[in-house]
Amino acid sequence: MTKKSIKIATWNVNSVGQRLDRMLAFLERETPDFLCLQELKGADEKFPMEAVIAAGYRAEIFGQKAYNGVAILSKMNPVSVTRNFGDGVDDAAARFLAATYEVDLEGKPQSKIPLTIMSSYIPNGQSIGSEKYIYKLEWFQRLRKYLDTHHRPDDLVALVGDFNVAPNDIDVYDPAAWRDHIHTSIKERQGLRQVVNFGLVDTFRHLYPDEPGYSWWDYRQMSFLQNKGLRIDLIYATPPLAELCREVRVDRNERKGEKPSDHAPVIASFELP
DNA sequence: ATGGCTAGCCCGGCTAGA
Repeated sequence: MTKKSIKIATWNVNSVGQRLDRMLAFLERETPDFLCLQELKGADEKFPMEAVIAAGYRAEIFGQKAYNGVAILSKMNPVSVTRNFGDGVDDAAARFLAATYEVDLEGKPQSKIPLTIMSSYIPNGQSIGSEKYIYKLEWFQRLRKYLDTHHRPDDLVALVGDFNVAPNDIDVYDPAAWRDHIHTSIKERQGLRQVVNFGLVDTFRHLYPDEPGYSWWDYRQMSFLQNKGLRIDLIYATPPLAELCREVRVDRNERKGEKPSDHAPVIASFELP
């Protein structure tokens, strides 16, 4: 299909079943070209595929009973789909889904360009030094290796999702209170940086150097009302894609009202040449 | 400092999230 612009959204829905009405309204309101979901919290058969299809979308899904689970919704058909890293590590957690689509560039009808979308749910890590923390750090290394193995920095790649790391102190509402805390620790930030050093641009931070851009607020303590948030839901793009990015916004309204996820969607818009 | 909300699982009190 020939398009002038592409909209990519990411949203940790904290159970796709609990968030179905919100998600369908979001699709209708925003009509993203790609909506990457994290924390489906259900096996594949629990995914609301019929409702998604009725909304005019198709979904590549990677579910898991009770925990994790990622998906990519789009109106386009992918030419290839990958679940997990395929790196031989014994890890059944459904946290990584990549799909490659072919996009026609405006004015060049013969040239179909592959665009890869990756929906990622980075491990939480629980607490510094825990087994889950080690797993989280290893997961970053595996993600970097996956990128090195399958892609080049001059490919069109969007790596999006819930990274469970606030990259810098500006991404944290109270950096002093969060110092050396899970989500801000030096090793986590180094792990994320190793992934970014593949050749990725943090599209939000690139466009808005000084805005907090929080995307998650704790359900407890009325954190959202006090704007006690973290920016952990990120849209990374390789340089040739990032240079097309015109806007990134956090849909804070999705954190309001009845039964919100604790994460708000993040939406990036790209203008094709 | 701790627990504070929410969701899944399977039916009440765990685990997990961030």
